[in-house]
Amino acid sequence: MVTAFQQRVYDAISTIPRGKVSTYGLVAGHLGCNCAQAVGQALRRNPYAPRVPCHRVIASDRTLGGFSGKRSGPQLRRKRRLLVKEGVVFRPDGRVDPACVHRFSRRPRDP
DNA sequence: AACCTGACGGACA
DNA sequence: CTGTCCGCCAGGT
Repeated sequence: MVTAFQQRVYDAISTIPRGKVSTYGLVAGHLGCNCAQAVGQALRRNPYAPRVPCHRVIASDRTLGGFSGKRSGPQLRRKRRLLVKEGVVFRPDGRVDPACVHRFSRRPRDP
C-alpha cells in the first residue's frame, strides 16, 4: 500500500531533473520535517521504480546511500551507473560532485 | 497501543 | 579520518 507520506516523497523526487541528485535530508526538509530516515524507508519500498527516480536520492555526505533495498553490493554499482549515464559527475573518492546536487525551489508545505 | 526497525544525519570521541 | 551514539518519524508487527 502507498501511504500519503510515500506519495509526497515520490512526487518530490520526481521533480529532480536528469543529471542532478538530491539527498534524503534535503527531500525531508522539502516536505517540511526532519525525517530523512522515513524518506529512506519510503524509497526503499518504492513500487514505482524506475518511473520514480529513486536512484537520484543519495546520502547527505554525497555517498550513494542504498538502492533496491541494499546499502552495498552490485545494486549500488547499478545505481552509480544510472547516475553517470544521466550526467552526474563522480569525484575520485566516489562521492557525487556537489555541483550536481539539485536545489528544490519551493516547498509544498508552508512557504 | 506498545515496540521494533531502518536506502538518515549530525554530534562527538 | 573512522566508529558510536542518539534523535528523528513513518510503517509494519
